Amino acid sequence: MTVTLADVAARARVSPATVSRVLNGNYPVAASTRDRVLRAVDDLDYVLNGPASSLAAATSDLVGILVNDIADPFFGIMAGAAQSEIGGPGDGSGRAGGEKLAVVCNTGGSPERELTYLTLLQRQRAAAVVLTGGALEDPAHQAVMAAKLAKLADAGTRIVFCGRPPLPDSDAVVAALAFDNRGGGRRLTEHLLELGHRRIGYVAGPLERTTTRHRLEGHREAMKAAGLYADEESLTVHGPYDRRSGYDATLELLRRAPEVTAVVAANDTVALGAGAAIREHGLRIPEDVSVAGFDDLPFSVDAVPALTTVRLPLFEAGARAGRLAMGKETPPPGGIATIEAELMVRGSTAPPRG
Amino acid sequence: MTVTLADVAARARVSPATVSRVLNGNYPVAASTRDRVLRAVDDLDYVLNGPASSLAAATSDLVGILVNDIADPFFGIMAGAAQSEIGGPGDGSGRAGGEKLAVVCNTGGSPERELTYLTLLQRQRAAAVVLTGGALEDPAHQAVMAAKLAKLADAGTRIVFCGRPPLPDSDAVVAALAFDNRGGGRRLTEHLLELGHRRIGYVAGPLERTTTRHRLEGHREAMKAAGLYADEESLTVHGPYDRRSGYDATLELLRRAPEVTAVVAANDTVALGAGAAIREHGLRIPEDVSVAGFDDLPFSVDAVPALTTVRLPLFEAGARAGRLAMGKETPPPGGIATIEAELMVRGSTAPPRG
DNA sequence: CTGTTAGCGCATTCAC
DNA sequence: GTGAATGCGCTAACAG
Repeated sequence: MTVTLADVAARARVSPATVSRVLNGNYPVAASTRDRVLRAVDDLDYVLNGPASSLAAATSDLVGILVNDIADPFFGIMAGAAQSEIGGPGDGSGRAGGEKLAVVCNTGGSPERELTYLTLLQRQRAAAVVLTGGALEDPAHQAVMAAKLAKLADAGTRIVFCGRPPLPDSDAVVAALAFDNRGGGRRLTEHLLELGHRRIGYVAGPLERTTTRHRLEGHREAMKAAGLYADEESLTVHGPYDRRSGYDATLELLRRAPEVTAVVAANDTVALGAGAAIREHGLRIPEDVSVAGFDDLPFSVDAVPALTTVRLPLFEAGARAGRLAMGKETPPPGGIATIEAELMVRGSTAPPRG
Repeated sequence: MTVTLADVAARARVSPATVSRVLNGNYPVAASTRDRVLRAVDDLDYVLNGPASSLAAATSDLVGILVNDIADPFFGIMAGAAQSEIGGPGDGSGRAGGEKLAVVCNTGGSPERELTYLTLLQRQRAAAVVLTGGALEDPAHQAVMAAKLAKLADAGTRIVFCGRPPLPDSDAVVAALAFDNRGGGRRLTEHLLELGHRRIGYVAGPLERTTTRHRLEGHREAMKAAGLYADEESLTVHGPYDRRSGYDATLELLRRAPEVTAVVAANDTVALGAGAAIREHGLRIPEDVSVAGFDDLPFSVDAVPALTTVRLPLFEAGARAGRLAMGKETPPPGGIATIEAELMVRGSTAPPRG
């Protein structure tokens, strides 16, 4: 049947405890003994029983990374970076030593699934959890989340936010890395204003997300500073963070306000759909309408024309979140760090016609 | 401290065994007793101890989904679809009943990490494992993989391949869903030949991957059938499946064979880079050079001009793999199914100049 | 440095 | 339909 630690001990002529010690490597063991044990492990093709180990030690090597949409490179890049810091390099043998099992969980943006995953991870006694992406604004859900996270933290799970605003009054979270969505949104719109645009359409993300609100607030700050805040509502259309939504919303926007000379999209993916809608409408980019995105995903530089956008250091942020989750890096002061967003001016924006 | 099943039992004035039975729901329990237990669970905020449960039952609710590159939507779409079938809808309470914990693991295309993840999953006594994406051609690695998968299967883990060719002589795998990369590649090149192209460059993926080889073989089949197999080698450049590689390889290709009138890319992401290189070279698409991709990722239809490519039903395949992993769907005859690839002709391909 | 002893929290036989 | 007892495989004190 399945070979256990006792079998290995018998074959190596040592006690089970000794085998456990060499396997976990956190205790002095004589080199010769260790070799004997490792040989026995190889001979018997022994694989540690994770559940038994977790039960006895009251900890597990599971680390969860929650993302809103795994098909979106925005999350994929962060998750991959985090995972690479957590998983460790491996020893190339496939034997798997003290590695953590870094796994990503796709919530699909659903608050229920987010909670379910947290419960599942709590059940597994996860060592750490990284939550990526903006949060939902709903106070009820936020309260439930805060309670759940507090319980996880109580049980010893390290919580890290990545690209997510900090929870108010909570010490459950080891560190929160928040993107400067507001500042990025402001600088982007300032750029368009400098080019001479005055009627700027905004294809926003879902209403109830912090990311959506912060980017939009940055945009409106810039508009307001330029004395242009009359038609905020009619020039804003909300929708999901996907290509299709960008397309539909832009069509709606062009119908509603044909005079716009620029369209700012909630993110690069939405901008892609926006661009398609604009072209199908018979307008040229950027001659007739400028287009801008957010995130600077890899494909954005290859768009035609190349997309003006706001660069978020997704990989770096994800990696840092991974290190924080592992305790390999000391948290920022107050547990909160703001990650800068950099304006990338490219071919899709230009002065308005006329 | 942490509340256990015994605490719940005490509060509900029943035995631990009864609590276990209502929680697992696979045993008759009186309705009134069940209510009492569930109330106690809620009152105490009890969360099952996963490791203990897994140890006692010798099974776990963990399901692993292995992907080569989590930042690539190709994998993200499949993984998300699989996860949605496995994770179940949740009951909206965040309480997490009989749900599986579907998690995706990013191998980064590294065979070592692939093995490490399999070992980690084996250690956790995973209920199922879904392996996505092409395999490595290296016979040594294939042998190790086969052995590892056999061991997993022995331990009761269900193995499913998604977008990966079946393992020869192995009954460890419940089902293998393989994409028709060869057929898709052939039809794509046939399309270019019909347009009148004769000198076709090929920006291929990494040499050692089955996906790369199959797509390339399809291309060469078509070329051969047209009597055009003279310069196969000089017209083929290999590189990773990413944007940068497509850019670099295409520049190399244009240097090596300036007379090409069409470039076929290993996939859509590579095609994006190829297109950038072609334009920077001062050539127009498709007037001077036609470009084609593979996969039909969401952004491909929004490329300018829209990308001719081969559509792979990634979502459907991922979902099916998820169902197979859960035993919700009966495996195809022989455990092997080929998934068709559909040619999508769009604006990036046209007859050659002159 | 190594062996012995006790549980970790739950699922599962059996009885009743 | 319910309770009592046993052991899953391992780690963590203790000794020595």
